[in-house]
Amino acid sequence: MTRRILVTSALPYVNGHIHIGHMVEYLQTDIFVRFLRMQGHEVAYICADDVHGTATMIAARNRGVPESTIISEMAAAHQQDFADFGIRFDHYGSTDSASNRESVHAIWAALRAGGHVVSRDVTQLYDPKAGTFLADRFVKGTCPKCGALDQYGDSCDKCSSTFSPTELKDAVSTLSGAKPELRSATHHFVQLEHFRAFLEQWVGETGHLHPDMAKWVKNTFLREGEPLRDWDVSRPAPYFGFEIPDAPGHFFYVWLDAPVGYVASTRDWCAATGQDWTSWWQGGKAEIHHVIGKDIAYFHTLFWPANLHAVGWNLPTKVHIHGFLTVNGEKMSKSKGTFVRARTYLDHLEAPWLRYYYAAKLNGTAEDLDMNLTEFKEKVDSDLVGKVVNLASRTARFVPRLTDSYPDDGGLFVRAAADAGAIAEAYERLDTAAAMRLVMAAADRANEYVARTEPWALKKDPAKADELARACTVALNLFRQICVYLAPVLPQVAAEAGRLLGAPITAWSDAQRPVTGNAIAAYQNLMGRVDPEKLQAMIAASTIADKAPAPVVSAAPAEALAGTIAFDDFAKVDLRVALVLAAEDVPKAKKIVKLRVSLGSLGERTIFAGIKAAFPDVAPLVGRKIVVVANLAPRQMSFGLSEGMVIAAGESPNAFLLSPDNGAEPGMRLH
RNA sequence: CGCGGGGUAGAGCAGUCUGGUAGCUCGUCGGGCUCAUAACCCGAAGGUCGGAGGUUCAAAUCCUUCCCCCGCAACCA
Repeated sequence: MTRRILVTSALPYVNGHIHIGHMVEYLQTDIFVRFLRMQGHEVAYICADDVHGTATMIAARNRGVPESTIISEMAAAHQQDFADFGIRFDHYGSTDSASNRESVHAIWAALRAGGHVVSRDVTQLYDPKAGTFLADRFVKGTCPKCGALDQYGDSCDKCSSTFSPTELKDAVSTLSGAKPELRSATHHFVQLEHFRAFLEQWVGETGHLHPDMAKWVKNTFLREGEPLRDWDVSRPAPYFGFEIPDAPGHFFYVWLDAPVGYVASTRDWCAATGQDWTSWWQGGKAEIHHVIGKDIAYFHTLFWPANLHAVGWNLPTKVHIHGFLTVNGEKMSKSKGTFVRARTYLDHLEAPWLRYYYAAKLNGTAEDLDMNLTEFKEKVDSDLVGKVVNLASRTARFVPRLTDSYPDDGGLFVRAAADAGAIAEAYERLDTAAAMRLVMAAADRANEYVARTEPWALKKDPAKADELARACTVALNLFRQICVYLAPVLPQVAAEAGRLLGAPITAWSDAQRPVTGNAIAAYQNLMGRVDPEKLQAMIAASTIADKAPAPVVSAAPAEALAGTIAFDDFAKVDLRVALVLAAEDVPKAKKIVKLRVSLGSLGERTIFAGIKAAFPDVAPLVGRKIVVVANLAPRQMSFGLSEGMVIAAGESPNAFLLSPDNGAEPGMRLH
């Protein structure tokens, strides 16, 4: 029976690169999707970048670029990383899309209409310099319980006590360095308790969640006698996101619109392929499978089903929850070099190795998964190379073609064909570890067969040519059968196995029928072993030293030192921080650029600066904070009056503008 | 008793629901083979299944209790 199945991975956040921890999820999902496709089902694999929120807004502000720049850069990087690991999405969108806005509005309208929204004032820390409210992780200070320095938000990682961010001592905004103050603003809340009966039923129904996770949700959030807390879904401006239609100046919290991205990305895909998106999300028989990490389990088991229920769209058929990745038994660490980006991995190692290694470890539960680098090498070398690939490598060169009928193999092919159901069942519940165990057992039996029949001995006796052909036909068919089962994990190996025997692997059922009579193509090396030096190189490339490297001093001769001056002489020069408001080219001038700068409360100035050689394109200057001499006598130039001087190091064309650290404001004087 | 997960040979795991003489892979040791990417095959050593108690003819598996490890997530992407 053909099923229609929509599968999603969690939407990666735009503020960082993909690392090998992320890959646990995307590889797991890709394997699941490829397996379902081989079963003949109609499958859509949908994903997108999650782009809204304070972090994006701040990153854009710090770089002086619009959010869209950051979004498009990171979207390209993310998708390239995924593609190079062999992950094939049907559609990869963005949560900052028209379709997402529409979908969010529909859900919001339903929540409003159902009377599930309530508004009240919330007092929280506010950064007066950055002009924004501060989430916990943007506040740092001293733990009020144990005095540990540099603690984030609402908990201390030294004494593990929890507290309110307002209790933090000497709190500082990580955005601007400013001292946060308390401010209150109106927030909008979804009254989750209204959905309690529905959620209890949905969580209680078998199949939606792994029993362990269902138990956790029940005991953690749906405890009797404790109402579900209202969910704060709005943020006051400024905030990068969708403005709430009936509450101007307020924006949807990123976690309200992020999961809706699953729907929006489906809509965009359907629009591009001429499908009706409602056939996936409204009515009909499509299944919806979300693959997520345990950190975002509650978003997907409480808020998201509640929203879908409110708007009347299809609920998830199943939420598959995996654990976190540890490396060598510890959390990934930048200083230990175990915080490995996807790109860094690809620079040193082969993608199929990681696909197999994760598949061999993942068992469909939310247990953490440890990537032990020694074990990584052992598993890839002995399982993939020693057992599977070796099977073809040791038999494919003896004979030119397969026998016309499949020989007696003592029941080996039938035995492995009978495992198809058990292996499929394991894939279906994302217990790829169990699937790999069954496959490797088949590979062991096949290698024993080769050892028993000794094709290398048969080859020496011309009278035994038929026997040799039969032995190789059996071995190569057992190899191909194994490759069918491994195809979701290792599509390239399966493709190569198909080429070798002239019978492409496309369907799960290919494991049921031996191939006979075909010519055997020239054998090509299918996969190499893990080079420990490259493994080390990957770790080295990922290691960020605890201390900054020793500064290197240029040997180039510097400008001669000027004569000594008294402090009073220095004090005559008034240097100020200035924000570049506008920059334009002066066509008539060879060296001059026209700047309009703000000195804060001191007003605006026009300055003609001789930096054209360093900035042939003036656009990057806009939004930068620079340093100017503010009390220099104005100078009339042929292009206009210059009311100050920009400070730069070096001489044009090698002029380098000076920028203050974060937190400096226009108008501040340099002392 | 906060919640969830876990503790089975040197390492990683299966077996626990449905009780019946402890199994797989890697590693180690010995042997074989020499087709293959130092591969593959055979054999051996190595575990009182975290501790204690209980039920039973029989417990890794069921019950009680204790100990240890990992995570913890609703103003945080």
